[in-house]
Amino acid sequence: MRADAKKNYENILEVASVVVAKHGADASLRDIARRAGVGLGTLYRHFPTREALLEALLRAGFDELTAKARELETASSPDDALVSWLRDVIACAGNYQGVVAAMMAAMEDTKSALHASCVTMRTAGTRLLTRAQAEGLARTDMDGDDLFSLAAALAWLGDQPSSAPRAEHLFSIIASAILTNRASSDFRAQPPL
Amino acid sequence: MRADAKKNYENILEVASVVVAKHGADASLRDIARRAGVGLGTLYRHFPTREALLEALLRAGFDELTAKARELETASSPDDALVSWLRDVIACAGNYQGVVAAMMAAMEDTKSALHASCVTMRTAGTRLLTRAQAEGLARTDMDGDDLFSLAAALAWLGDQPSSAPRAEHLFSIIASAILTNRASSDFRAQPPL
DNA sequence: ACCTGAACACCGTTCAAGT
DNA sequence: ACCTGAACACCGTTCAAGT
Repeated sequence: MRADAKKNYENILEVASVVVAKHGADASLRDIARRAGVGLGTLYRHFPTREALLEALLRAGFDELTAKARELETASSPDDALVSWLRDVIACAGNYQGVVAAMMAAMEDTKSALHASCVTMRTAGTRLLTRAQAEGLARTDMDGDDLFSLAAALAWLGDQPSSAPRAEHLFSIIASAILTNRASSDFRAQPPL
Repeated sequence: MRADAKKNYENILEVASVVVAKHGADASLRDIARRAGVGLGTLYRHFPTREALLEALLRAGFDELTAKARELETASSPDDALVSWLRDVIACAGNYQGVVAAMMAAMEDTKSALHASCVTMRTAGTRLLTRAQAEGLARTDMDGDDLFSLAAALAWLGDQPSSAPRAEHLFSIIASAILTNRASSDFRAQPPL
């Protein structure tokens, strides 16, 4: 990649991060190009689709989540690992409002730039779920797809102004449905002293 | 209302029902006006905001749900009533994809044309929840807002192609978190023979 | 009273023309 | 190789002009 092209690429990404954080995943691409000081065609050259841009924005977070899943698989008890990872996935998707809808759409669209990342995410979650199920710590009538859907639903609730303030509580309710033999209060972000 | 105005009103509503059912709550208002054979200003006159149009589309279903809640309060056991009503609320919101996001936004916006309907809905749900809680059939660490949020999340999952096929199962998972002392299999749409 | 549609300020997407 | 921005076909919203 030529030096000027690389600079444009990184500039667009940086501006997009700010704009998408403020206006959500449906932010105007024109606006991003304008603020980045590049032509609209340049944005499209580097990011042929909106999903490609979102994927670039989310990549770092996704990589972290994948690493964290691997780490948790050996470092924590199966149920703590699952809950902790789930919370992080939801927090990651919550960085940019509206992105969770794009992720759900990408699950069904093999050609989406977000598809691979989402499948990787689901696979990592499935492993943590299976491990918890094997030890009788998670309900056995659900699979990785269900887990991914529930995580997405919680991320979506975090995007909605009317439910965002209760996001933690809603998380604990759903977590208590996934995990077995655990009190709902076990899933609070700050555990009681 | 003049006869011609009334005819326009009803015509718009009928066309909107078809278009919104097919293209979701973000369907083009221009398109609806065009198909209804009226000027764009006429649509805006009758429905000053998109929410006003959605409210008109949903009113019948909302009224049914309110009536059903009242009926269930005397006709069914508290837990069956709650689960049955919840399923109907979700089905109602699922008639037009994307409408659940508008409903969530309306909860926070007193001036929204959907606000009153949503509050009514939440109140009806709260009564059914409280009744179940009083008999020890529903978890006591949640309120009507939580119930509304969980119902909205399930409706949203029903809108997503990747989770829609598992909507029933996801419903049973969340229902099992709300109700106490009930097996998840109790919440299937078609009970086992 | 009610209706119409042009006008305005925006989009996403493509692509010929430039360097 | 890469960039630009005009061009096209759409939006939502408003409002002067018509009947």
